[in-house]
Amino acid sequence: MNRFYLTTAIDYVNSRPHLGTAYEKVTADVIARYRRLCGQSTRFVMGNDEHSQNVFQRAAELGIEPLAFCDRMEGVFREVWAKLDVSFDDFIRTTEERHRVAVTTLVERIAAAGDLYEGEYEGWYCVSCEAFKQDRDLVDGECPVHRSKPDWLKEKNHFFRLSRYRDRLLEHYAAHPGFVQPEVRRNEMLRLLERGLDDISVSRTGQRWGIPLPFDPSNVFYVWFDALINYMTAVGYGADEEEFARWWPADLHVVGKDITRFHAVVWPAMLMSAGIALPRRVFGHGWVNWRGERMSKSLGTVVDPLEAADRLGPDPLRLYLVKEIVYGQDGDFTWERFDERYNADLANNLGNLVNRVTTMAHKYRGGRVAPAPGAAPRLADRAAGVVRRYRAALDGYELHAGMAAAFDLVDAANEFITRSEPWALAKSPDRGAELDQALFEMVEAVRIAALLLWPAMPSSCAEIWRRMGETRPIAESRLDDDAAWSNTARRVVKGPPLWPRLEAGGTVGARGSGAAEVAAGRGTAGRHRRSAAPRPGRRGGRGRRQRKEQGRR
RNA sequence: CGCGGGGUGGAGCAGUCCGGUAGCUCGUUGGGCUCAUAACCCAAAGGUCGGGGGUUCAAAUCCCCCCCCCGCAACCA
Repeated sequence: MNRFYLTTAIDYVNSRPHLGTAYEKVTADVIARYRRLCGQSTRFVMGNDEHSQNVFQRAAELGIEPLAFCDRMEGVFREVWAKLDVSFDDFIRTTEERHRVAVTTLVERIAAAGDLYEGEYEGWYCVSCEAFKQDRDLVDGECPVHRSKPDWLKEKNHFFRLSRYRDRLLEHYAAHPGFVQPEVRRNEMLRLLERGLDDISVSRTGQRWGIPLPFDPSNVFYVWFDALINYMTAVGYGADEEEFARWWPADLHVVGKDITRFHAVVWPAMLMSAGIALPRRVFGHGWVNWRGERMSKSLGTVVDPLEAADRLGPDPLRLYLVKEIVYGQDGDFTWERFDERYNADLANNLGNLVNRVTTMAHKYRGGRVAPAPGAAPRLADRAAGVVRRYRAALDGYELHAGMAAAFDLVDAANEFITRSEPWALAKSPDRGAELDQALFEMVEAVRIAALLLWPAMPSSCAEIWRRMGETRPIAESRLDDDAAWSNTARRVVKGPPLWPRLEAGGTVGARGSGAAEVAAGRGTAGRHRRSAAPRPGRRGGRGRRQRKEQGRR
């Protein structure tokens, strides 16, 4: 089965994407790009979830049609994903006709299986959660999530017999240990299943913003029920059976840890009911925190991914998200740490390495590098070991470990240069062959490292690839062939430093104030907060130190 | 007993599932090198792996108890 279909969660459009949203897309993009490097025909789908009451209300506040609002937000999301180089193949919107077709088709099968029934539902309904609340869930009569009084609703609802699938789900979990990853999420789901499942309401009465039930057009589908189906819509369900057969089941759903249950319990039950194959894996990633705490709009600690990308470039941001956060666990983001990683990994290590290698190749050999006849490469084994560890890590969704492995090759190349001392070889006319071999090996190591890091840093690695004398597009490479040690002579290309080092005190080019500061600048919540980041135009070394001190407490 | 995550050299983190020399980055100290973005390389100092008990030839890792921090829990992936 040489194809790979992966998705991310589709996003509510009532607010702009923040760093956490971007995290999910970037990590999924790394997986997608890796799969392509492995030679798998890959389909990577993401999109927007538009049938939310919040969206409807937001549009009403702005005095525009909901669809017009969604159109606008599509542009906002697409701009961010383009900036971050997220290479999705399809972008789905749940208001599209193709989605209505898919939802309708699937629901008819679920109904035919006898898993939908009509019932009265009466209870507290929180509009913001889009969910009914049990009494035990309320705190002082309020929704604990939104601190607002839910409405008492009594409505005719259509229910899905989720309870019927508990045992089959448990069997599926037992038979497919890797169905939910990481382990901690799987355990949560198992506990949930062991407690037992209630049937769930899948429709809403008296709303017009949504997909109407085919057999009861006065109702629309509950936004969650409709949203999950997008994964099938995107590969032609209900419209193009050939396409659907080609891509379904999905190999991977990348979702946030909070919505794992929808994907690992509700969604597979829906598919079981309809007699459709289940996705092979659900990965519930963690949160990107700000200084150890959850990003919060009112505290002004929501980081704007565009601002983060503008600061040092999209690739450094992508690398940070993938390498510094253990995939599956929560991680942390701060500007200080972002800068630190930039200097350590990119300016000092990889960037400097590219620079010294290309400079030496030109200084000593006019840019042409070729292995010495009969020489045994000293870095080849190390490179092969790195590639092996890299692949094992990425195959197991240990993205952070894969990137760390790639950087081991960068380290190896830097060590190799010190040991082989090309500058000394260049002074001895009789050691030309040794110099040839040393230069070639460092170029080759950098070339392979660039390939391995390409999923995380696509545009930078394409440039390194080019500088190492490759003329083929890096995106068309295959790990099997191109990550292997080669003995091909090349012409190395010089260029300006890829990542200029940040000097202490934090005055890099376009360094702006943090998103946090911008957001906190207005409103009462900003009163006792920061002023932490250096203001644009303010000089020198105070900024970072200041931030550091005020940041704690 | 609401559920869950975490406590590892000065700082930030891996490692814990599948026990066996505690690894990485930053910082500090000393040395080397000069191809390079004052970068790079080598070495050193610094750890009772939150505390206590248990299992074991052997525990950061497995079992039990306790302490502390955080999230779920306005908004927020």
